[in-house]
Amino acid sequence: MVSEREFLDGYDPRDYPAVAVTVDVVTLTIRDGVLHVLLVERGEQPYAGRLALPGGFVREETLDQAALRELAEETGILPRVHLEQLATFGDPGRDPRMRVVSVAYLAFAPRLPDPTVGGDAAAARWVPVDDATGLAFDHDAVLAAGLERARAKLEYSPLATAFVDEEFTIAQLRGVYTAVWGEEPHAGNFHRKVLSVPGFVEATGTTTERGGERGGPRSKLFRAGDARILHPALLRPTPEERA
Amino acid sequence: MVSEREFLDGYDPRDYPAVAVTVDVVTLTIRDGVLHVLLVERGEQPYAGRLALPGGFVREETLDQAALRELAEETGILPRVHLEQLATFGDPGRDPRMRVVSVAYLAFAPRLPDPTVGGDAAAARWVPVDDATGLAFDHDAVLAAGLERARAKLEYSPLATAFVDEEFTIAQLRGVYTAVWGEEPHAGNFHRKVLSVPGFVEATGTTTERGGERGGPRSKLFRAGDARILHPALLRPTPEERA
DNA sequence: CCAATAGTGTCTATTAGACACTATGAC
DNA sequence: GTCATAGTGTCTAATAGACACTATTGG
Repeated sequence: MVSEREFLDGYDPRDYPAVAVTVDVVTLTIRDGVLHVLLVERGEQPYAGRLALPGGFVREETLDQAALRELAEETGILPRVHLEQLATFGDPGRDPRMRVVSVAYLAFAPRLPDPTVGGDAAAARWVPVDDATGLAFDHDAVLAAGLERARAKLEYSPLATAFVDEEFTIAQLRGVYTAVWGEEPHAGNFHRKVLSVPGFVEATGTTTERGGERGGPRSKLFRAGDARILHPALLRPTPEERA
Repeated sequence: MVSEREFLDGYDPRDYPAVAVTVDVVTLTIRDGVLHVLLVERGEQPYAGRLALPGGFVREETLDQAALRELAEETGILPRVHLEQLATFGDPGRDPRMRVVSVAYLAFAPRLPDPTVGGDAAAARWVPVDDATGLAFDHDAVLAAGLERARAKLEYSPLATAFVDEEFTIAQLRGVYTAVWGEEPHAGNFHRKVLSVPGFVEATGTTTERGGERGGPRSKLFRAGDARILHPALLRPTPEERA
C-alpha cells in the first residue's frame, strides 16, 4: 500500500492526477454450442457505435459487488453465475477522456435469456467470441485475457458445470469443453474421465426423457459435485501458452 | 468500461468519491533455504510500527511500470526480476483515510543484497514468510494470495529459475521447490523429471568448482531454458485448493 | 431397419513415484 | 575411511488416449 510519507508529504496533484476506477465484465455463455460474450453497443463518443464490454464506475461497495451490480443491470437477475476477478488494466491513454483504471471480471453463466432488462440493456447482446473483435478501448485485450483464463480453468476446476443447467448430461458437459477449447474431446474417454475425477459430478439417478434428436439411448443426468479443483486435471489436447 | 451515459450524465461525486490507485508489491526471494518477503516498517499512523508491503501511488505510467518503479525504489537496481500482476484489492475501508484501490504485483528475485538503497529502503527488510503476519491494511490477504500464486506457478511454469542465479545446479532448483512448497521433492525423481521437461533447463557443460560442504561429487550447471510453460507439469505432492 | 449416440472394455504408451544403487570428493 | 550428495537404473501403479464394441432409441 501507499507509504505514509508519500501519502502526506509526497503528494503532488501533477504526479497523481484524478483517476477513475471502473469494473468491466467479460460474461461468457454457450448458445447453440458456440461460446458467446455479452457486449453493449456504445451510443456516443469515443468509440460510438462500437461494441464494448459492459461496465461502470465503482461506488461505495467492494469491487466484487460492483461487478455483480453491473452484470445485474445489464442482464436482469442472474441465477447461479460464477464471478471472479480477472486482471486490472490501467495504461494511460486507454480511455482518451481521463485516466481510467479498470478492474476486469470474468463471469460464467448457463444459457441466459436475451438481455432486455434495465440499465443499458437495450443495447446489450450476445456475440460469438470469434466475431467479437474491434471492441472499444482495450477491450479486445480484456476479452482475450478472459478467454485464456476460461480455457485454462476448464482444465483444473469444475467450472464447466457453471455453463450448464443444474442437471446435465455428460454430453452437455462435453459440449462446454468443445465450445471453449474449440476442439472436441473423445466422447468415450471424456465420459470415463469425468466420472473418475472425485467430486466433479454426482449422479442424480434419473435420465433424460428422450434420447437424442436423431435417436440414441437416454442419458443419465448429473449434478455438479463439491470438488473445487479437479484432480487429476482434464488437460487440453494441445497444451499451449499459459505463461 | 464506463458507458458514455454514466460518464456524462450519471456522474455524481457522492456516488463516485475520490479514489486513489496504488500498487503494492509482494517480492519473494529465498535466503538460506527459507522463503522471504520484502516488507517495510511503517513510521506513521495508521498502522505505525507495523510491517507492510512496499507500494505507492500510480503516476503517469502503466501499472507494470509503477510496480517496477516502487520495487526499484525499495531495493535499488533489480536484475532479472520477474514481475506479474497478482490481483486488485479495493474494499471500502481497507485504508481508513480514503478509498484506496490497490493493484498488487508479485515479484520473484534471486538472492538479493539487503535493501539499503534509496526510497524508503532504510526501513525495508526481508522477513521469512512464516513470520510475516499482522501486516498493515489488508496486506496479510495480499501476501497470502501471492504465496498461493507462487506455489501454483512452480507447477506449470519455469518460474523457479527466477529464484536462482543465472547458472544453477539441479539441487539449487530443488531447494526453490522445497522452500516454496514447504516439502522436499524426492531428489532422484526430481532430477530426472526436470531434465525430461522440454525447455525447462539447458546444460552449460560446466560443473561446480567443488562438491558439497561435506563432500560429494561436483554438480553439473544449468541455465534456464526457453520454455514458458512446463509440460508435463511438476505437480505438488499434496494437491490442495487452487480455486 | 438405419443412424446416431450413451456408455463400457481393452490395449498401449507415458508418467509419477518408490526404492536401490554407483560414483564422487570434502573432511 | 566416512559420509553426504549427484546422478542413474529399475520396477510398479496410475493415467491418457486410441480403438472397438454393445445397447438403446428416434425416425
